[in-house]
Amino acid sequence: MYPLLSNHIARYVSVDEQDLHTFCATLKSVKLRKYQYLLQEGTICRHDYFVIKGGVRQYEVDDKGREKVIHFGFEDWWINDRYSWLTSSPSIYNIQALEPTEVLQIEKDTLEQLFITIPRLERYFHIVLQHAFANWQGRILVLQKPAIERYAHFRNLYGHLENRLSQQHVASYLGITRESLSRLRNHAAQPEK
Amino acid sequence: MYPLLSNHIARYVSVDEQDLHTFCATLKSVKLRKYQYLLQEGTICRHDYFVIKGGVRQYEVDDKGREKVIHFGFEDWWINDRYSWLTSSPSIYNIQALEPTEVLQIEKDTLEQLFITIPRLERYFHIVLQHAFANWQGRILVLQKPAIERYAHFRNLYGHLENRLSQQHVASYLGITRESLSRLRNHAAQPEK
DNA sequence: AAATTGTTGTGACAAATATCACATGACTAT
DNA sequence: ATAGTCATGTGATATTTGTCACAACAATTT
Repeated sequence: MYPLLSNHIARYVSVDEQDLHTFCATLKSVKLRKYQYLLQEGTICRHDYFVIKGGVRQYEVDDKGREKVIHFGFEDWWINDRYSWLTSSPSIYNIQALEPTEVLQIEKDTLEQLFITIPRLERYFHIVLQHAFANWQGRILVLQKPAIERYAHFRNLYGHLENRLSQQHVASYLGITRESLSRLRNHAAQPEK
Repeated sequence: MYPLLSNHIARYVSVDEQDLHTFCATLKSVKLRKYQYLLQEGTICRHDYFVIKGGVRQYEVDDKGREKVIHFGFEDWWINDRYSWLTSSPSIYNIQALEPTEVLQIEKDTLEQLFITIPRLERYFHIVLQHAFANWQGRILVLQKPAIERYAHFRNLYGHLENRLSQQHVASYLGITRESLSRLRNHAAQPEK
């Protein structure tokens, strides 16, 4: 049942067949067409989502109507708005499918109930969050460097996803405009000087 | 024993006297003079640190010798390099005391042993990490905005710490130079136009 | 195929921020 | 008190990145 997720769990902890089954039984599969939303701003984020197939982007729309992409989610990634989830306050983010996408969702309260009876499950989520945290810690550092280095870093980590993303979205993720990214890509090729 | 930490724990979970005692017995208090290090680059980060008194900054020194502050730690904060901790690889960060500082440190292996016998303890660390994660998620967004908004956001969250920090460190945390921060502070006062 | 829509490239110019140089002021340690 | 160090303010200028306008191209729909 849900081999992608089961493997992901097995990568970090060992859980009984039994407990794994209990956990999987609480998951709900959700399918999205391109451009549909997993989360819309103003909504409280009550679920954590595991992407099985496809991809999503998480972004804020600022006061000037510009979209700021802060994160992507592809196969094997958990994604949600942790602040809204923690505080039950309306999210400022949208999480939108970039392509036909399937995710497994679990509700916060359900998950926390499970943690009590299956501590190994909390171990798993804790480890996953630690990895995510380490990633974000790295991103803070990268965002303090010039755009060209940010792009190089992005390609190192996510180069394999580049053909599934539009340049606009990559640019926004890097914190620059699409025009700047376009120039960066073309000038980096022939530094002509 | 360690009232600041005990209160912090009680804020999120309820733990037996007994278990709390077991946990506290594994902690070691470390005192630092100003400028001493909790972690130096090249070292593996094997501990998590809880600041009891004083403050520290976490920063990287880039190839041009410039310091990039990515995080602070003051009373009531856990701090470490999560990437180095997770992967047992040498850290690229330094964590340095900004003033006379006292922290409680716990070793990774010890902590993970305790998680097995005291699942509530893992609950606590998991929750603390979720809050930290939510914070960092927010920081990514802020780092995509103009410097003046980043500074405003910083003052909202950490205004009460501003007199304990040098402007250089604040500037670096915001991802700008000390000169730019200085101008920002002075121009924001009288927008003269 | 034509029309529509969305994405990307590029030029001219503007704005934000960095760099460098130096002055001032604050703090520390003799 | 006197150096000596360190943090901060400020001007002149350079660099990076954004903004706006428009063209080229691709994908999608009719």
